[in-house]
Amino acid sequence: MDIPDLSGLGLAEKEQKILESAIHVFSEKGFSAATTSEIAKNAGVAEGTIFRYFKTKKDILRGILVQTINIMSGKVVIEAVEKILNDSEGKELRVVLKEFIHDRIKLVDHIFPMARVIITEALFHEDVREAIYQNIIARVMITIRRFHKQMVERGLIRSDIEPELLIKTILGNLVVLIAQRKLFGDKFELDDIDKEVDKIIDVILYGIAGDKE
Amino acid sequence: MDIPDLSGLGLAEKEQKILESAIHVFSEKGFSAATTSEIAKNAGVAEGTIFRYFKTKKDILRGILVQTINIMSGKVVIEAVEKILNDSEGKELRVVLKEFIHDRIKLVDHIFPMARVIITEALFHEDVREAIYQNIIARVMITIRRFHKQMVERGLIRSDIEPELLIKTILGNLVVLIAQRKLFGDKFELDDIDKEVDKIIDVILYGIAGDKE
Amino acid sequence: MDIPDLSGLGLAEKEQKILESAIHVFSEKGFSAATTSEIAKNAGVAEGTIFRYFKTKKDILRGILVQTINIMSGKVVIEAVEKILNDSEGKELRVVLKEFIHDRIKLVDHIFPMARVIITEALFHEDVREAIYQNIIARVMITIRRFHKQMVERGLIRSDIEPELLIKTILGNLVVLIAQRKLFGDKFELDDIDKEVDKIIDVILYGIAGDKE
Amino acid sequence: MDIPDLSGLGLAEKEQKILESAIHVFSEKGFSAATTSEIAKNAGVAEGTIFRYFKTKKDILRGILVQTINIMSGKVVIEAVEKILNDSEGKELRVVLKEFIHDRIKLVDHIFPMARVIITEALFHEDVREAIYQNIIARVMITIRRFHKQMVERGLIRSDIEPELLIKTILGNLVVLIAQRKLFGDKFELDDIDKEVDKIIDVILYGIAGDKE
DNA sequence: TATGAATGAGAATTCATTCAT
DNA sequence: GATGAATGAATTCTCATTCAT
Repeated sequence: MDIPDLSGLGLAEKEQKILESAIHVFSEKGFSAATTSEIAKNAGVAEGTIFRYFKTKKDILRGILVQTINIMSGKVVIEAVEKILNDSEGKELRVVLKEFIHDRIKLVDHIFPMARVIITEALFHEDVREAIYQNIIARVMITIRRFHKQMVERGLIRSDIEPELLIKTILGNLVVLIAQRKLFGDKFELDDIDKEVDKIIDVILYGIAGDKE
Repeated sequence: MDIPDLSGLGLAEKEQKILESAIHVFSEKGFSAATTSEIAKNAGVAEGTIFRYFKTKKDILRGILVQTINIMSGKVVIEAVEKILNDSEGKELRVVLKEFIHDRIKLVDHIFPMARVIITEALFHEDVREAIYQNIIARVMITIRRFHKQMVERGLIRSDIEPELLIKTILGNLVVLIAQRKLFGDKFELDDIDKEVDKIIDVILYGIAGDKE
Repeated sequence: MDIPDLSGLGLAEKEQKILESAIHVFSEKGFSAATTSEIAKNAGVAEGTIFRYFKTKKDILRGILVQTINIMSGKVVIEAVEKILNDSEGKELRVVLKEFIHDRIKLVDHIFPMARVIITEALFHEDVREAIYQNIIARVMITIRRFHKQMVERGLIRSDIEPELLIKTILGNLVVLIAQRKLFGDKFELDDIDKEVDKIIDVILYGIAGDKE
Repeated sequence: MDIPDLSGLGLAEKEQKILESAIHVFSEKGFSAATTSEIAKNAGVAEGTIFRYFKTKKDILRGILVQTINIMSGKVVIEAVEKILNDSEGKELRVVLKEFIHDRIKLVDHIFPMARVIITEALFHEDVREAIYQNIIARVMITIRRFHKQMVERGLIRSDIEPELLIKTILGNLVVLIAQRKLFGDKFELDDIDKEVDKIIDVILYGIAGDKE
């Protein structure tokens, strides 16, 4: 489970190593159960060094949140969503969705250690949820709305589907797919991921109703 | 955020109070950040009393998992799912789904404190995931398959939708709906929950595709 | 390792059971490491019952000491020593010693659990040593002195050997023999105990010196 | 009651202080009754510091055993025994024994605090006995056998006395002498120790038998 | 009298944080 | 800047003792 690359963010070398190590350790054990000693060992620095860069253990977590939000909302999230949106001009919705979902799966594979930490903290702390909302959700929504508008205008999405409903449906299916892969990967012999995604897109597009419904 | 009622499970009075308190405290802070001292204070017992009923702090968590799985997989989950399945005989799929989703929302509202603890632990511990899978997922799947078969036979569900895909779609949409209500409830002025559910069911049934797709 | 019989000492039935259990548990783990809970369980009484008979845990120990001293100094020690002394009238010293040592070995086998507790406490507490001295050593010395006098008069013991030296030599050899059997029994293939005792008596009587010394 | 010097064993300064303090406190109260808090106070370190050097309280005890066995079996025991053996070439047995016993008394005076801890643990734990046997008894026996052989060849020891019997007799008399001095020192106005030793050696060499036996 | 649930003082242990080197 | 030994407050856990039934 690889750790996202934090280089090129203007961090001191040791600071970066500490953050990477912290993501790893927090992700293995959760914030409270992780120890600064283990983070230090893992980062190859002395325990005291951690406290040169981060006043408290909690600050390390805050550092991770900041980095994660930078990465997710910055380069990765917005850019990627925009790219797919902009590339979507002439394409079928099915194709756009497929690219989007595969791209998101790759992203989550990449940031899963971070994500696990964030999810846990978000479950317990309002301020983390607030940060996620302000920095990620709200900004992504802007892009999504433009995408939604374009698709509706091209008649590819039903006009009575609101942008919120659109993202919720896609997100919902995505979440379950990822949870299944990441948490219960050994329980289900998944078809190859490609087929799996195709099936989900089919349901997103046309629903489950039979002809008698 | 109310604590599920543990009475009638054959627990000693203090044991029940401790478990309820533990659910509350774990749910507020997570397992590691919670202290036995706080659990005791909250339960109105001496700290030592906790350890008469639970050998270690970890055992309290295990106790909660056991109770939760009892409650969820026992009475609540299986029974409820079966009830809806059995009641579904002549009904439209839309109506069955609506009852099902409302019922699940009510359930989650009820057990959210517990659920939050379980989710966190499941994210970090394989054995918790295993317990969830064996006691809940695997058992619910049996019921779902029967439901799926019935619906397909009546032509209410497309015959090319597998049971796994069915549950994943419903679950995915449900998860996002609940997360939105529970975690970002202040961000979205939700239409009343009834309309919200209707919209989701509409998407589940017919998808998002416009007539040009 | 059997527990000495405390019946016929005018103790209440439960009190006796508690003492017997305490000897067993103290002997297995030492006083501090033993718990009243285990003593109670082992005695087949409730934990609270212990404190009806003994104000504190320490009092149980004191009870054991008292019983032990009663048993050892009372019936067992004095009587036995006197018996051997009185029976010694016409006998060879070798025979008297043999009876005495065998009898002591049997006694220690019998009271080893108690003895282990006493030794430990004696190592650490002056008052226990004092009790041992007053109740056992000092009283036994009286008998020994009579025995010594008789033996010296009969010319069976060198006249320049003082009673203290006599008892110390016998006791020293006895202690090592018993320690070897009880603590390192698996290390030495002992000849049968009878031969072992004969050899020791031989050394006690005639020493180790060769003819050149 | 002085604590053996642990310097020059390559221990960190605090580690040494903790061990010395632990020997002192264990020796005063026994292992279970001693508290890490008292050990820390006595060593002049914070309680937490103890656990930087020893994972658990039990490890401190193990540390003491290791040091004791190092000291006893290493420099002190083996060397001393060998020295006396090698110096015994032309000497009378009486003189060799006298040197040996005086040397052992000095040793025990030195390590009595440690010895008390070890004896207590040995009474209750097979593994401690095993360590004592392997590291001390078994090794000393090798030297003793050579000594025995030499003495028998020179006709200073009866040829029918086996080495085991030799060491047991000497040890037995030594143990009682030391116990008397250390535990009941106030009870007996000892002749000066020198005379006391002479008497014991006399008995070891020639026994107690009078001319009529 | 006997019980055993409940207590709470105190024990071992952990770990974030400090600071002299 | 970097280190890591030292700290001590906080935490989990134990257990002798009490007391209502």
